Order: sequence, then C-alpha cells, then structure tokens
Amino acid sequence: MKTADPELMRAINRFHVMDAIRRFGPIARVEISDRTQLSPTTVSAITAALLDDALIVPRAIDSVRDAKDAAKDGVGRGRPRVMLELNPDAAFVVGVKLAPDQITVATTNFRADVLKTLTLPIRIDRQPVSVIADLVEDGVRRCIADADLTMDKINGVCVGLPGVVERAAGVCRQSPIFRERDVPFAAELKSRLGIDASVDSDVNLVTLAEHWFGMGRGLDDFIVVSVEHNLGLGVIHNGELFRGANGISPDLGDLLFRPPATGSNGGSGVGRLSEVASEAAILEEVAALLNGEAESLRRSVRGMARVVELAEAGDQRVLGVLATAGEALGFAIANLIALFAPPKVILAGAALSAGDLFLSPLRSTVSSLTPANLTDVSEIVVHQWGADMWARGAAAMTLRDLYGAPWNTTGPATT
Amino acid sequence: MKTADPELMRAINRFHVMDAIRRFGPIARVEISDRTQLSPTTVSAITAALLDDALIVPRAIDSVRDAKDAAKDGVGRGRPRVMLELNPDAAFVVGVKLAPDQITVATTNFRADVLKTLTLPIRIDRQPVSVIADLVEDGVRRCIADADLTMDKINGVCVGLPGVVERAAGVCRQSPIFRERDVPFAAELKSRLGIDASVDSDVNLVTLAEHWFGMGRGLDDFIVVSVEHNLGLGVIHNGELFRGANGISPDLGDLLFRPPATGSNGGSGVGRLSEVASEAAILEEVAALLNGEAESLRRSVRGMARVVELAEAGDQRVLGVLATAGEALGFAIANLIALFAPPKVILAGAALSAGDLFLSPLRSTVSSLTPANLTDVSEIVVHQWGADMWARGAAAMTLRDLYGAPWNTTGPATT
DNA sequence: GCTATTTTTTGTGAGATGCGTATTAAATCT
DNA sequence: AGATTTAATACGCATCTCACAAAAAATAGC
Repeated sequence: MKTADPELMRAINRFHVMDAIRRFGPIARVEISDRTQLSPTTVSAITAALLDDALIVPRAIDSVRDAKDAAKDGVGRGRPRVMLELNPDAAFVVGVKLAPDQITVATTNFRADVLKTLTLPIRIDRQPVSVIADLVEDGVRRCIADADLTMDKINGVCVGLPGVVERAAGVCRQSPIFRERDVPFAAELKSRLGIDASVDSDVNLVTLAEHWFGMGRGLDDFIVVSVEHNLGLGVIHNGELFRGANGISPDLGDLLFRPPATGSNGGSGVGRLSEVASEAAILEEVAALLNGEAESLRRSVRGMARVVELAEAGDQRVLGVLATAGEALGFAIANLIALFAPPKVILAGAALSAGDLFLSPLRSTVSSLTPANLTDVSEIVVHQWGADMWARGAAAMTLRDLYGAPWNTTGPATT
Repeated sequence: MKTADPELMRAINRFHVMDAIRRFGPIARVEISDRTQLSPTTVSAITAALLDDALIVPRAIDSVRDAKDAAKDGVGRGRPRVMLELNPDAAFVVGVKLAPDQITVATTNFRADVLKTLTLPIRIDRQPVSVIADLVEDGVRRCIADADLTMDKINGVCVGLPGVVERAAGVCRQSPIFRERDVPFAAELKSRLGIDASVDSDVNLVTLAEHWFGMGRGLDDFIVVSVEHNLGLGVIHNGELFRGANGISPDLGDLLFRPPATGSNGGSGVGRLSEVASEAAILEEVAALLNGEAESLRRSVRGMARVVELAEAGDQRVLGVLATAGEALGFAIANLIALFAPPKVILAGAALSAGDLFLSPLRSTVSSLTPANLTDVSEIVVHQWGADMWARGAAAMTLRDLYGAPWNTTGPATT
C-alpha cells in the first residue's frame, strides 16, 4: 500500500469526482457532492481544476432541469445547476482486440464513445510477432485516420488478446495468437506507434466493458466468463478488477475436470476445460464428425453458425457436443460460484451464439451443482456482444488510467 | 472506496508505522522512515502520538546496536537510535477456535504473544447455539482469568469456525458446528461477555496467522488450503485477506469434481470435494471399512492418528482412502493454481498428520496437473500447526482492527 | 579531558488539502 | 420589483506531510 500524502488525497478525491461524472452523465456539482460524500467546497475546487485542464465541460443548455425537478418536488426554483460532463475531446484512445481469426480496432474519445471501428477478418494465429504487429499497427493507424484524427492526438492504445497476459510488464506470457512465449507486445507497439501502449487479457477488457457499459454497471462484485476461441475468467471484486497474484490473469481454460465416464475419451483421465468447452474445442469436435467440410468449418469465421445450423437440423452428434460443452462449463461455473459467491455471473463470447443448445445444459448443470447455501446468491446472465465492444473495453482500460492518474498534473486549486 | 480527508491520510500512515513496528520488532524511527517511505518528521510525529497513547514503548537498553551496526559500516557513532516496539500491555484480546470436537482459546497481548491457552476437548457439533455459546463464554472467561486479567482489560474476542461466515455481519451462515443457519454468534457473545466480539471463517484465521507469524511472512500473495474437519480456502491478495464478494468466505469443500471412474461410487455422477478429501470424509470412509471400531474412530479426537496407524501397518484399503483424498485435493489445488497463480500454497490442518501417505499423492497430482506455464510459479509447502495457533490467528484478527482503526482517537501531532 | 564528528531526533515554517460558514449568483414565485 | 430558493464560491481554520535547520547524544581523535 502506498503512503498517504496530500497529493494522494487529492488524487483519490479527484478520481471519485471523475468517476461520478463518467458514470452519471451530465451531473451537477451538488449531486457529485451527494454521491461522493465530499463537501460542496471540495467538489467545487476539484471541478474547477478539471475544467481548467479541459477534462470536463459544462453542458450549455440546462434542458435536463425539468425532468430532474419533476422527480424531486416542484418545478425549478433557485439558481439552476450547471451540468458537467466529460469533455469528449479531452483525449482519444484506441482499443484493439485480437482473436485468432480477426483483429478489431476501435477509436474512442474521452467519454469512451466509439468514433470508428475497423475489423480485419484475417487469420493471425501462429503468425510471427512482427507480422501481427504489422497488422495491428496498420489497423490502428487506419482507424485513427478514419476518425479524422492524427497520431499525436492519441493518448494511448490497449491491446487485448486471449491467454495469459501480464499487463504491468506489458508482456504476453502465452497466447494462442503467438507462437512465442513472453512476447513484449506493449513495447513493440509503443516503439512502432510512438504512443503509450498496453496489453491485457481479452477477458479483462470485456469485464471492464461490462462494468462500465454493460450488465455489470453499478455492481461492485461480479464475474465474467468468456467463451471465445479460448475460455477466460474476469473478476470484479470491490469495484476493482481482480488481477490475481503477480498480475497474471487467470485462464479458465486451464481448469481441470474429469470427463464423464460416458464420454468419448474413456472416462478416466483428466482433461482441461479448454479441451471441451471452448469455441475451438467445439469446432474441432464437430469437424471431426464431419469429414467432408471439416476444413471449411475450421477455417471459416462463421464456423459456429454452421455448427448451430447442424444442431438445429437435428444432428444428434452435434447436439451432443454442444451439450457436453455446456455441461463442462456449467461444472466450472458452479465451482466458481462456490469460490467467489458472486451476485452475478455474466457469460460473454462467440460460442454463446449456439444459444439454448449450449446454455440449457449449462444452466441446468449449474443449478443442480451449485451448493445449497449459494443457490440464490448468483444470477447468471448472458450477454453476447460484438467484437467492437471488446475493443471498446480495451479503450476503456486506457481511459481508466487516464482518469485515475492524469498525465497533466492539475495545479493547485488557487489558480 | 472511501473519500480521502486528512483524517484518513493520517490513519493510513499511522497504520503503516504500526505495521512496520509490528513486523520488524524493536525498530528505530529512522528505519521506520526508510521502510515506509515516510519522512523522518512524519514518523516522529506519529510515533510521538503512539507513545502518548501508550500503544508503543521505547526499548530501554540499546543492546541491539552492535549487531545492527556491525552489519552496516562501523561501530556505533552518533546519537544512538531509540528502538520502539509495540507495548505488550496496550491491549489484550482473546481468540477462539471452534472445531467439531474441541474448543481452543488463546489470550494474547497487544503483540500477539500468547499468554495462556485453553483447550476444551468437548464434542460440540450440532449442539444448540446456547450450549455452544455457554461453553465458549466459559472458556473465554477462564482463559482470561488464567492470564491474570479481568474482562474489562480485554479489548475484543474473535471466534473462528468452519463453514461460511459473514464477518461484517457477525453471522455464521452455515457451519458443521451449528445445527441452525444464519447464527448471529458475534452479537450473542458480545451480549454475554460485554466486549467486542467477531466471528470469522477458521481458514481466515490460519491464513492471517501464516501471514503474520508463519510461512506467509513477507509475502503479499499466497493461498492457504486447510484440511481440517472441513476444507477451507484462504487467500492473501496484495497483502490483504481476500474475502470474496459479500464478505462470504469461499468454502473449498463445496468444490465439485467427478470421482474417477474406478472409484467406489461408479464413476459417473458428481461429488463434492468435502465428501472425499476432508478429515471428516477420511474418517468416515475408514470407519466404513472397519465395522468393529467404527464408532470409536468417529468419536475419538485422535481418529486421524488411528487411521495413520492402520495405513502404516499396511492396510491397503486405508492407504487407498488416503491416496484418493490426496489426489482429489491435489486436483483442486491444481485448479486453484490455475486460477490464482499464487507464489505459495500453504497446506494446513489436522488431516496433514497423515504425512506422506496423504501428501505424496497430492503432490504428484498437483505437479502432473498444473498447467505448463505455471509449473514454476507455485511452491507448495505444508505447515502443520496446533489449534492454539489458529486461536492466535483469531486474536491477531482482532489486533489487526485495533492497529488499523484505533479505538482511542490519537490527537493532533501537536499534543 | 575536551573538542570535532556523526547520527538520530525534533522544532519550525511552507505548501496543500478538506471542511464549515458566510457570501455571492441566478433563477422562480408572489 | 422584491422575496425566496437553490447552486456555487470565497474565506478562514484545522490538519497533514515534508524540507530544512537545530538540538541531542553518542563516539573518535588529539
């Protein structure tokens, strides 16, 4: 823990004010004071500094007034409140999401509004790092240009990718994207683009996105299970992203389970969850069933759609694969509920496009396996987002740092 | 997150100073300044306040000097440092550990030195709450008297028990100790003893004990797996006890696994870890094998010792039970390593008395199942402590609060 | 034995912060 | 137009940390 000095004190309070403004849209100082428990004086001083730095702006017309006051007591009386909001142009950031078969880029402003997105449907897994970096660099530059911005206006870029990523070090320890291990991708991008770059686990991006814009809004505790090419686990604990020891993100796919005795592989032995429940595993299994179109299934971006098609046509084997995957993941989620007892479990990712064929077995497994004393604790919701939302999460990850530790040291209140 | 004001600032820094004094024994102000990164002036001001409140005392003779300075440069020159340490008599607390077959009580001083312990080898599980509270109250009163103290000198008591405990609410949600659920045991004890009382999960106690006095000293991240009557999981993350969402402690026994196909119960189906790997489960399994002495095994406090005896005598069935338990727990620990990637895993609890009969299968399972990229991350150590250490951990839990939020508001630095 | 040196500890003042009270600002109500 | 109401700010106070300097308390050297 850091030692406390006046500077930290103000950094904390400024962050609270920024956070209130971010979360509650255009908001008056009085309301910030209410929500943050800071005195009006302090809020005034901090917002003055923020206005000075142009991080926030007053909203010109006070048209929200009537709606506000109607909900309170009478029509507007007294001095009207000046609504404050984040200055959209205070900064711009870029988020990138790497998946094995596509790169998604999003440019956002300071309010995390997406200005432009760019999708490159290119198979990049197992390419050399330099090739991937080339593609990312190109995508970022194009997406910035698309938004009518220039590189010197961009404050940072964050890349999310599956696997084990050590954000603090800027290193990707291991990923299906890279052949190599311990790839210092943040430094690589930083030197290429000339701006701050960071890497993070893709599941952390979507977890932050859920916390900021999605189904985790307002919640201080929830977990996100992502079912993409890989499996990932994101945890929000006490309103903060839980990063595990050493900053190493947990990788859900490494979880073990014993396949059921009736399974294809004999019943003894031990498998990893990623071998059964990930999108990759499902496609692989189904491909093995269909000799004919195996290759196209594996290659296609829309492989999962084809699987669903087959399943809905009544192919029992495909249905079985989906059910097995759902049960295995349900097993794991029941375990996570036993461990974390989160009020909410959010399922995210491409494999969810299988819908109830996948989710029904999952839900029933979870509900039958959840410990008795936790049955009512956790609500499981499904949230299927496009890859651009993940990229937006990546942008948010950078913004989060900007809000918390402003690059521009805000001077004393007495300007 | 709380808002920051000068008071919080000082509370934080005072806690840092207290923590440094606690951890590094008799320590000079200069060294506190070094370790905490606080300025000497600030340290001086804070220690002055602490001395004023008699929370710390100067150590009379500076006999440590030579040893210190020999390690530094020359023999002592300059003004000798005044060593400071916690005032042992600044407060007294009582820790209690409840197990199904015994109550352990420890009275400690402000430095967490154990003054007296008391063990009541009484079977209390499934007794009415009032009976258990009677026993605890009596034990606490006796242990306080044994230490030549009176109740008005005691600043708090903490009770640890297996199961799911919500510390903040002072409620035991569920435990093998209590028949009832949602037992407000903290309030019960508080009204009986007239002093601050709290409850916590027993595994949290031993986790804190490891952090303060044991194998987790100096570590900011590690996990503790306790194998007692029940299974428990304690997590230290960023130097703080991880309490899970809602303050509900994780209960490792609720973890699921599929029994191996060769197992006794058929191979399909799903079991809970507590059904195989806990001390209770082991005793139960062995008891089922031995019709003759089943009851004595179940009743005896030393049941585990008898199991080991049988195993060492070569009883293959007993060996098998232990091996199965070890493997199941190893499976779970491999999963925990995949999730948390902790630098250290500490195994604690009574079931470890089985030694290598239990640990060898566990270790080999863990090492064969740990994900490839984490093999070198986690070190597994075994630490078998007596119940009095758990009680000491309970005492420490109360002291931790006293250090962090002193009951006696330390006045301004300018006396 | 006395002075110089070294190291630790403590005043003193400056700078920064949050908060409470009083004051100003800007609207609506009568 | 004046009274009322609500929002935002100015001012003074108390607190905190910190840098600098001074004091305290020992050893080293002559």
